Amino acid sequence: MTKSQIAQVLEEIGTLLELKGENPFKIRAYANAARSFEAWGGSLSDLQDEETLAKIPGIGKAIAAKIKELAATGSLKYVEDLRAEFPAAILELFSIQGLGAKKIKALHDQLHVSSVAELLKACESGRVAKLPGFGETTQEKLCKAIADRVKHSGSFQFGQIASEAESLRDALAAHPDALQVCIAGSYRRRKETVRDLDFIAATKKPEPITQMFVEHPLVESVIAQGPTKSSMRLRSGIQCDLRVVSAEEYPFALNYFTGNKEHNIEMRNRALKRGWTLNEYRLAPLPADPKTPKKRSATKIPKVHDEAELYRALDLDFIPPELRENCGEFEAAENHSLPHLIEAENLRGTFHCHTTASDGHNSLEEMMRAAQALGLEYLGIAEHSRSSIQAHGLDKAKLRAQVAAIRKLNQKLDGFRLFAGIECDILRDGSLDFDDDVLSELDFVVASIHSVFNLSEADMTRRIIRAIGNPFVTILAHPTGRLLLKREPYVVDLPAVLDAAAETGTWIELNAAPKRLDLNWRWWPRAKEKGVKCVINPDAHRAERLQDLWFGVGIARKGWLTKDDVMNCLPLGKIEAELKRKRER
DNA sequence: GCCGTTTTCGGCCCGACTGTTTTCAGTCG
Repeated sequence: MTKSQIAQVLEEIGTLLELKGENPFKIRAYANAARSFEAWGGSLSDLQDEETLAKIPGIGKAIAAKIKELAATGSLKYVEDLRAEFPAAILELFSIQGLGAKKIKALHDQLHVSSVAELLKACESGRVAKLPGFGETTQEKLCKAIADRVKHSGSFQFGQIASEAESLRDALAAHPDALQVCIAGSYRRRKETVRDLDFIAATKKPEPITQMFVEHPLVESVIAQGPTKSSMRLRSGIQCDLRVVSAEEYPFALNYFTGNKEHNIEMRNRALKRGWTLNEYRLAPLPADPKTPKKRSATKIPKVHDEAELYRALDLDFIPPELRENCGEFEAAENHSLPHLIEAENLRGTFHCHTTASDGHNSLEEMMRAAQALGLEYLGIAEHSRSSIQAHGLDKAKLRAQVAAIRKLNQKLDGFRLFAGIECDILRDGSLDFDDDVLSELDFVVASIHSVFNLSEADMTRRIIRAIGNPFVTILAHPTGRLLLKREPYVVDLPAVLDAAAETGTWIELNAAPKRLDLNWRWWPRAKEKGVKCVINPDAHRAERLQDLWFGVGIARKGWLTKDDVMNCLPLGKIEAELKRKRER
């Protein structure tokens, strides 16, 4: 069982306990454990050790034992018993907006509703409206929610919604009453997928700015609208919330709606330890509580005008939004050891781009000009190799023709350089699609897997390690093959691959295409620790997609990387030397 | 069920909005 599957089971236990009407704190404990376990960086071999498991925050003896049982046997008696108490389809009711455990339980107990289909029937016959706590409006809303369920249940790739999000932000910022505007939430944290957009606006006049927003042409429908908070559904299907606050409240709201839940809890706890209470509006003294008088503190509350001052008030360095996942950022901010994260301007070039020679849409010259327009100093072309027939992979002769074209172009260039490479398929057994004598004619080689995804973990790991053992391989591309929201990563022992990359000096790609963002940000701190270098590549198949590099930088920042960790932050002279050095190892 | 520099019991983040109530419960983030 994979980590995320185990986390899913823990999540499900929480949901089932909720349906049973169990102690809410017990329910929360399972939800916390699920999230915490999924974020945990340990390896699968640790799963048999309950002591190690119990050291994960939010996981104690009881849940550690359950994880161990799941990992060892692939099943868990506790959850089987819970499932047996309810019809299987009842869980799908949680995907209906407006339905939570309490209402689902009422529907189940009183109307015997245990699936979305049955709920629809019950609504249509008018029985739902007659239940206590329900009414005509609720019944109508449920009908609509069922109809919208398919369209609205999803997450969105960051790159899918980025331009829509930015144009809404621009519209808000342009409003004459807007003092400050930001998109907070997982968008600001640069998560690879987002479920909604959280806009925060500071203003003295909430009403006109809210009104303008709910009437924006990108908005399909208004879910809720109040004086400080409104929720909309955009035409693309994503939900977005607008919070309107005063200028004084803005840094607190921005912070509250940016951090993930665990980050925010830690912020609040740090405030509590200082005798303050922190919410989305302010830092305030703890209210008098006769039971715990000692909690009161005489410490004066510092003035906070921006987020940096809020962190300083809690004795922390400013934590960049991308790191606010409660993955060690508090410790580092306390010790002044937060990394100086990479910025988009640090990139000096990139590798792994395609042209019309294989499956790209622009010519070599067009790709080159686009790279120059972005201010880059070099661009590496890496077409598909002959085995990728679906992508018009190049044979030896076509590859040599392209290399010659690149060499010729380079003679005319000043201050910019094209590098000739290949995106060479890693075959089933870990051998490469071209012989060494062909690879040796190139400036660099990107090795990647495009077929046979269903090997066992051991075979897949052996396959990749063998491939990057070839000294001509410069870069391992999209190391897990995932397609966000579409295809799961193939199973591979990543720690072993990272060890091999460190050993051979192979760079690991951070593929910046929004559908991939692979290697996953959660692995980069581990890679860095092992001394593995990153290279951010757009895998661009059109000139304008070179700008996907921006998404890659966001993910690199989430992975705690600095410009020193990323090879394509090196200037032209140095990257040439590094490319040579790699193949001479 | 988890957690602990106030610690092994008694807490556990909390505010906004909606729809149902007639002062609040449920849901959501």
